[in-house]
Amino acid sequence: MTIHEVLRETGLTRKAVEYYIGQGLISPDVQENGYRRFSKQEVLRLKEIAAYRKLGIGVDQIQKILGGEEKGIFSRLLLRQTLASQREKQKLELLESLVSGKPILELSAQIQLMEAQESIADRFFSAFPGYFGQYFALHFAHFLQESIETDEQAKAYDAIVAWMDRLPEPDLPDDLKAYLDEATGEISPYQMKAMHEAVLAASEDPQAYLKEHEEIIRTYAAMKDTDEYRTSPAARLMEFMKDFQRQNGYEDVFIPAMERLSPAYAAYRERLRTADKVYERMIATQ
Amino acid sequence: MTIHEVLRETGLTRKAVEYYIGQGLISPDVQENGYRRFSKQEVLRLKEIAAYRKLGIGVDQIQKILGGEEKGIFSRLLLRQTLASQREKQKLELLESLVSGKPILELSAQIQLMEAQESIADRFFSAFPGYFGQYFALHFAHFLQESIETDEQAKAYDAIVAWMDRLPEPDLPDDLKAYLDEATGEISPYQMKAMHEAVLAASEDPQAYLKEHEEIIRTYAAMKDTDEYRTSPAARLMEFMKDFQRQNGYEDVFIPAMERLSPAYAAYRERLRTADKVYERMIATQ
DNA sequence: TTGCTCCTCACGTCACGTGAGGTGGC
DNA sequence: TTGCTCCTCACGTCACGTGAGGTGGC
Repeated sequence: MTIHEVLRETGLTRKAVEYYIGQGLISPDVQENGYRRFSKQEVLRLKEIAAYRKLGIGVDQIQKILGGEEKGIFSRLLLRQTLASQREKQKLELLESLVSGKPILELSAQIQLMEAQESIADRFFSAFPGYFGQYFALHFAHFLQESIETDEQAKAYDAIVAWMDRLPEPDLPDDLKAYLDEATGEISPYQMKAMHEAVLAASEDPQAYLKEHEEIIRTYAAMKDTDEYRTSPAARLMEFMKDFQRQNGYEDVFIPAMERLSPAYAAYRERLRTADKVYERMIATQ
Repeated sequence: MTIHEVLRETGLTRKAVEYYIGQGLISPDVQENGYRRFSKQEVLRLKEIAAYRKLGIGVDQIQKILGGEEKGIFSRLLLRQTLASQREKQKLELLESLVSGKPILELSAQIQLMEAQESIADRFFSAFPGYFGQYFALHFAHFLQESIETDEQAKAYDAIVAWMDRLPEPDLPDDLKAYLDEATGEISPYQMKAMHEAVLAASEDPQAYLKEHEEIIRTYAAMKDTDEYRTSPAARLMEFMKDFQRQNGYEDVFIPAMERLSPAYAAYRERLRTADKVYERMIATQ
């Protein structure tokens, strides 16, 4: 097929196609006269590329998708976009204030908070691998809805950013990395949201939550106690992440800073402590 | 003030500040030794620039805002962003389908529709001046929520795009242009939305609508009948736009294509015709 | 002299768009 | 020969980021 036909079939421009060739997404044969000849598969591929691009997916991501490399790529994109879309909504609200005559400098506190949300979510995504990054990003975004007002909050935010900047890349063993990638692909963003909301609900009223889910929780606790679990990749992954967090001051630096930044988060942590006690009591009374 | 202090106060980077200087947003004095000296006003300006940038406003727009040039700039941005945000939501839904395993090529029809919405809204924004562009963009976006399924719809869409591409720039006289800019600044996006929704509601049940607003409508009709109105810029603007539409086949090419593209729009036009008759009857029975 | 601040290029980014200048096909 | 298709550079976009190489201040 000549390029002219390809353009008509795909709706792409010549330059776009040439760009994809340059990036190695397709590599059509070149004839004697220098003309490119496109196969049917390549046209199909171009149609896919065009569709992905229109959804806002970057060319490097598309390359991975077409290569079938990564499993959880759509979930990751979806979660990222969901958070981005939340921030867009906030921007709309701020634009509305501008329309109604508010001076821009009076919106600084809210704008700063938006920035904070974005950079913290981004950092979690890149700092923590697989679904950990996604879960943390989602979880902490939830507590970053209030604005940064006081000086102490501003300092806490700076501390968080500094902490995240210092975070090294976790050096996961290859087998755990493969396991994590696999597992991440299988967790949908809904499940992720559901997990996040379940944790929130549990912290709100631990007694009720534990009672309602007592059976599952007991089964889960028992499962965690088996040798089979302890040698499973799931358990080793958990251990690895706990170590990683401990070594990098997650509990000692990051969490306290979050508590200073967000009263809502501080309250949540307080509730968690109570919940832990309730849980311990429940597990103790077999 | 030296640049170092400026960076600390504004949170900007050196390169960002240099870029704004290059674009002429600020022009700090340059001392003998080549160092730049920033005044307090310039620092304030930089803070404003930083805030606007974080809301996603482009540097050229900021230039206009700081120059106090245009009135309706925030409303226009808000409307544009509102439409963009609607499309982002649709993209999220499509990403969800991908996560649940749907092949990308099965989403083509919906993706095409999104593209159609975007390009049609964009074209209205740039083709029709002031609030006309905004109103049309909003109005037609509403009817572009169904997907492009049939071949006839695809052709209708092509016809619309071709029509808009052929549209010349309306050559508004200077005084009308000034009037329009002024008026556009005074119409908030809420009012625009309210207008749009009022028109929809009126078309749904013209009898009820006309009855409920009979007084206002009669007053308005009477007002339109005065000499004072007929020589007003508002009336001349209306006349100009009607002429412009007539000369460019708005009713003969664009509207029929919209009716073929969107069954919802076709139904709306049908209701409008009924509403017109009801209106004529009401006005006739003084 | 040393370490720090500041300056001005030059080049890169991302996904193409816009030509220019030249060749091949019919 | 003519008009059309196709090719490969080269440069532009937007809002900066990343150095390199050099000077000024204390």
